[in-house]
Formats: sequence, structure tokens, C-alpha cells
Amino acid sequence: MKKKNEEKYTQIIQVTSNLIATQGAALVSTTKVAKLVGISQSNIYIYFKNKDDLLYHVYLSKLTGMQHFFMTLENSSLTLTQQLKAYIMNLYQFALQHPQDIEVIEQIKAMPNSPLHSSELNVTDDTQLARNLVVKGIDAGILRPVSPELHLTIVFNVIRRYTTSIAKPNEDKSAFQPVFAMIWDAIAKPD
Amino acid sequence: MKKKNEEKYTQIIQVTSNLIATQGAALVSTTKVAKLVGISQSNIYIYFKNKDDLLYHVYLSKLTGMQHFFMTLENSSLTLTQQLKAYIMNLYQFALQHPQDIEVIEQIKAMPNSPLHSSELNVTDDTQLARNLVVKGIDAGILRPVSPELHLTIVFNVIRRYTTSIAKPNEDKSAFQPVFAMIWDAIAKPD
Amino acid sequence: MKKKNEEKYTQIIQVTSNLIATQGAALVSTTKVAKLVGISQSNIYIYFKNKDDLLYHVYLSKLTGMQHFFMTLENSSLTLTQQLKAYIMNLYQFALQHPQDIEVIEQIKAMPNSPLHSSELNVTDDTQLARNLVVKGIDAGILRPVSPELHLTIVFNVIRRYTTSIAKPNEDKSAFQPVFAMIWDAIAKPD
Amino acid sequence: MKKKNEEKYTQIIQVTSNLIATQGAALVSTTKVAKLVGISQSNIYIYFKNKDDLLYHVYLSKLTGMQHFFMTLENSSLTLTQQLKAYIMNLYQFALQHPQDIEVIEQIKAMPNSPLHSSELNVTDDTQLARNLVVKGIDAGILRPVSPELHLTIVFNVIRRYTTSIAKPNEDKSAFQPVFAMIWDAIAKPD
DNA sequence: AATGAATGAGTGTTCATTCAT
DNA sequence: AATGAATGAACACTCATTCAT
Repeated sequence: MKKKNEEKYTQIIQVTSNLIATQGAALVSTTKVAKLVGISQSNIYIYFKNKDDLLYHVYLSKLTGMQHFFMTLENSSLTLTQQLKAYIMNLYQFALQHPQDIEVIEQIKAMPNSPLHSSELNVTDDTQLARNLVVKGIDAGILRPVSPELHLTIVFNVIRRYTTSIAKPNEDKSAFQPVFAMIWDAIAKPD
Repeated sequence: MKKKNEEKYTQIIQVTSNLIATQGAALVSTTKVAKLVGISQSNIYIYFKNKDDLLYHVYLSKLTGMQHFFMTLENSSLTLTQQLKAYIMNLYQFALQHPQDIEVIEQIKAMPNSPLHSSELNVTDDTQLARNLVVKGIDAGILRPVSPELHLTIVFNVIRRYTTSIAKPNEDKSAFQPVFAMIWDAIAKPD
Repeated sequence: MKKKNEEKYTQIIQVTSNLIATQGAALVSTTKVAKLVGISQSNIYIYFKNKDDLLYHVYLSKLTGMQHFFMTLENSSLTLTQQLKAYIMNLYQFALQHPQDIEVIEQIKAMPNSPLHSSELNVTDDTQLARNLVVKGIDAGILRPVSPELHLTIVFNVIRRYTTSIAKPNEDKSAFQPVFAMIWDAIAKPD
Repeated sequence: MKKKNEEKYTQIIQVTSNLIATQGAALVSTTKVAKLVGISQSNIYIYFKNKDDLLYHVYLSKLTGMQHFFMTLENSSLTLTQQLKAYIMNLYQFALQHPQDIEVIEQIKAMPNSPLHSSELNVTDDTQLARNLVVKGIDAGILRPVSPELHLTIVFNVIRRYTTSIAKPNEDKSAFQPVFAMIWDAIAKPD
């Protein structure tokens, strides 16, 4: 459970993450991870308490990476509308640059017995910032007065679908414009 | 692989369907299904060739149920816009009445080694009708000229999210109105 | 266990025999036999008490077919030497014409839990006639004074190997001559 | 798949070998092997990748034991005739001392889905040396000009039959003399 | 005579986890 | 810190056999 050999720790996380992205979370096993890292299976239990613990830390690592990306947004001097639009654009760019990360996060969240359900620690979710913004947006009369879940569903799913199966890897920001309009018209309160 | 005892056949399908909905498709096992039905595990192989075969038939059963629901739409004298709107409303009502069914269908589709991938028969998918409508809608200038995947993503995910976590079981059709507007404004081409 | 439908009885025997010859006795199962015959698995138990019983009757059927072939040899007016040589030639011709039959007989004999071991009936084995001839041959000073098992081993194995992997299906009797000489020089007492 | 506990590795091989010799290769199962060794079934998969892998290594172990026995024959200064006769005598003595080994080797070779068929490594077979000798013998005019398969069939089967059911465990080499003559007269070209 | 249904035992294999070294 | 060894539980699947209809 300790982590002296920081490098191997990171390796295990990385390999697991790749496995989730390529084969799906359900097909991840400590056996496979160990084999890919090139260590013995039991070695994993030195770095992680559990398989769940491993997945939980994979989740955390992807999450913090994502949060770094959005930190600039908070405490900014932008208007709420600008913040909301900026969030969408940021998410789009993050998804484009780290397609695997969002996939991994969502897969772990969606797992049948997700390690997040049983987690004693309540992680500040990646959607927390987004949810706050949305709630503020609804209160300010900028966004449609429906459950914020729906706004988030649209933003996340459209961007995910767009970046994983439609967008080209190095596409220009402008290619996203029509999709952005789609999202915005969906969530923004019509005048 | 034979079937006379129609009742037990249906029971197995039903139990499997429940298992998928509650625990996720990845956690379905013939052992669990058999235990829940109250039969011996090997008995399942009298009714289904495979575990894959079982899942495939669960999928089919849900699918046909869903298709009956939409049959009225085809060959109708409605305008394209009306058909599109009707589709969304129908999907909403179906999802409300059979919340489990859509979940099950999507889970089986999303399985790592989905039985649908290897299936020799090419089933007319449940999204086939929707996709056709959407493509027609785009061509007719009714819907936004972006990849139809995006329209479908919005329609499906919003309705799914709404019916599973927001809507009340017996709610009035009018409660869906704001959500419908959200969807429609997302996919419809603004004038 | 009765056999009203003589035809199906024969069919089962035949299919089983083919299975043994092509896949090996170890891979024979009532499931496979039933599927190949086109009947239900349980139906087999009407014609045969057991799987063992089935195999035993397959064995018997091949055996009697083989014995018909050699019947002409007994009570003949040939000298012992002539009878021995005739036996070898007959066996060669039988093996050439019914390559599967000998294979099947030997496979059933060689089975781990051969149905012949536990059989209450003591069948007149196919090698019985041969063994008698050999013993007589030894006593008469025609064959080498070693255990008759060895003579039989040579005769059977050489012919089996020759007919299954070396001989051409429609070859002339003369092609066998050198092999015959090999066998005869092996078993005959040198002067 | 790892091996440090050399002892248990050998035990598993030994038990499997015994099972093959007594019950036949078809009746070997990891369950039985584990039970006889006194370990849990899954433990076997620490030492062997597969059931096939296990059988393959049983085969290899017997084979190398046998090859040690014959090594002296190669590079020797004997004439071809002497080498051929020496081979037969060696095989006889080996079979007498390790009756189980030849049985095991032949059984694994003859298995319906023999692990040797799918083996990537092409092992120098135990009959390889013998076959080479026989071919040389035929070319040199010492052995009968028929397919070498026939020579090998006789040598192997006669010795196998003799040592397993006729010879006494501690018998004198001279007891084999008449059998040796039988074999030699069968394969040697008559002058 | 024939079948559908059922079952318990058995098969090979994978997995998460533990522990002594 | 790392590994080899071990295990029990689970998994998908096959089989011989029985029984009511």
C-alpha cells in the first residue's frame, strides 16, 4: 500500500488506464495488468489495497489531470455566460487532446460495482464545477429551467460522441462551431 | 436449444433482463440467472445455445417490444417534421413505461464482446428508424446539418436520463414539454 | 431397449461407428450421435441401455461383419500353412475394403474403460480364430515357438498400418506381396 | 507458469504420467491430477499454462529420459547393421526398465487433439533416430525395401507387447533372443 | 416409439486475494 | 519492495442419464 517506487506506481496506473480504454473496464484484471507491467500479480497489492483501490486511483489520476485543465476558469473575471461557454470549449479541447481520459473516467463511473460507490472519500467530481456553473446559469435566467442533469447530459454526451467518432485529431477549433451552437441552443434559455 | 416450455424460456429471458438492468450486463452469468430462476445451470443450455445466444434473445425480445411501439409511425401521412416530433414523443413515452428495456438494449449493445457483433443475422436496429428520419430531416433542411450521430445522441441520452432519474412514474405528458423543447431546439435547424 | 424401428437402430450404430473412426472413441458422446442421426438424445436410450451398451453393440456389429469374411476359412480342406497364409491375405483384403471397421474395433478394445471389460457376455473375439490357427501353427512347428501374442501383434499391426497409410485404395493384390513376405518371415519358423 | 517449487512441478508431472499409464490419456483431467497431488485444481495453472501444456511437458520429460538412453548409439563406430541391432536391443531394455514411459509417450502422441499437433516447437521425436537408421538400412540394402513405417511398426509393437505382457520384470537378456530373431527376420532383407 | 425437460457431476480456465519468504 | 505459491470461488460449457408425457 506504500509507494516508494513512484515509477512503478505510475506504470500500473497507466497500464490499467490503457486496458480500460481499449478493452473496457469489465475486462480489466490484476493478472493482465501485472503481465503488461512486467511484474508479479501479487506485487500490485503492495501499491494498491484492492482491485477497487487501483481503479479508484486510476479514476483520481485522470480526474486531477482534467481539473488542472479547468482551474483557470474559476475565480475569473468573466461573465457567467462567458464562463459557461468557456467551459464547453475547454471540455471540447480537453476531450480532443485526451480522448482516453474521459473514456476511462466515464467507464469507471459506469461500472456495475463502481469503486466510487463504496468509496469512503467523497471526491470532488469532475462534473462538480460544471454543475455549479449550470445551477448558477439557471438561477441567472441564462439556462433553461430544467434539471441541471439534462444540461450536463447534453454537454458531455455530445462532446464525447463528437470527439471520439466524428472530429479529426488535429482539427481546427472552428470545425466545432456548429456543434457548439447545437449544445448552446439546447441548454440556453430562448429569449 | 429446444423450446416447448415457453414459460421457463420467458422466465430466463426476464430474469436475465432484470440482472442486466440492475447489475449491468458484465455481471450477468448463467450461474446467477439459473439460481434466480430456480433451475440448474445446465438447464439454461436447453433453452439457449450459448450465453451469447441468451443475451442475443434478451436483446431481441426488448427490441421487438420497442418496435411494436413505433410501427404506427411508418407509412403515416404525417409531415416529416411531425414524424420527427412524434418519434421523440413516442420514445419518451416508451422509456417512461419501459424504463428497463432501453437500458437493457443499450447495455447489450455496449458490451465489450457484444453478442450482436458476432451475430450472423443483421437485425434491424432500434435506432434504424430514428436514423433514417434524422437523415431525411437533415436533407429536408429541418434538422441541423451535422453528423446524425449527434442528433441521436441528444435524443436518446436526454430522454434516457430524464426518464430514469427525473421523471415521476405516472407523470403527465405535459411535464415533458420543457425537455422536449430542449431536444428540439438542439436538433432543429434555427431559421 | 427394444428395437422395433430396426432402421433407426442401424443408423445409430452407423453414425457412432463413423464418429469413432473420424474423431476417436474418446470424443464420442450421445449428444453428438443423436444430433447426427437427427433424433433426440434421450431416444438413444430406447435402443441402448447405456453409452457402453451402444459402444458394445457397435463393436459387435463390426465384429460379425468381419467374421463373415473369415468363415470360409474354417472347416476347409487346406493345409495348416495354407490356412495361415490365407488368413493373412483375407485380413489384408478385409482391411483394404473396410478400413474403418478394423479401426473401430481396435479403438473400442483400447478404450480406457472399454465396454468389453465390464461386459458379462464373453464374445468370441475377432482374433479368436487367428489365435487358434497360430497356436496350431506353433504346435505343428510351422510358426516360431514364441508367445502367440507376438505373431498376432505383427500380423495385425503391419496390415493395419499398411492399409491405412500406405496402400492405395484400389491397389492390386500383388502390391501386398513384399509386405506379406515380411509378415511371413517374421512369424514362420526358419528351417 | 512459474516454477520454483521444483518438487511439486515434478510431482504433477509424475502423477499425470501415472494417470495416463493406468487410465489412458483421455481420462486425464486437471481435477484428478490435482486431487491426487493433494493441491487445489487452480494450483496446476501456476506450473502449467494449460492442460495441453501439462501433457506436453509430460511427453517431453519421458522423451528426454528415453533419449539419454540412446545417445550412446549416435556417433558410434559401429557398422550400420550393428547399429540397427543395437537399437532394437536398447529399445527392448529401455522398455523393460521403463514400461510406463513408452506407453505414456505413445498415448500422448495418439491423443485425438494431441498437444503435440499444436505445439510450436518441433521436438526431435523419439522415433526420429530409429527412422533415420531404418532409411539408411534400406538404402544400404540391409533392410527390406518397403515403407520404413512398416519396419518401425514391427519393432515398436513387438517390443511393446513383449515387455508389457510377456516378459518377466527381471528377466535375462537371453530370454529376448527368439523375439529379437523374429523382429530381425521381419525387417532384414533376406539374402 | 419418441421427445422435451431436467439435473448433477465434471471439464478447463480465470480471478482476486493472501501469505511466507 | 518483490515474488512464488497457494487457494476458493466463479465461470461457460458438456455429458450421461432419468422421467413424465
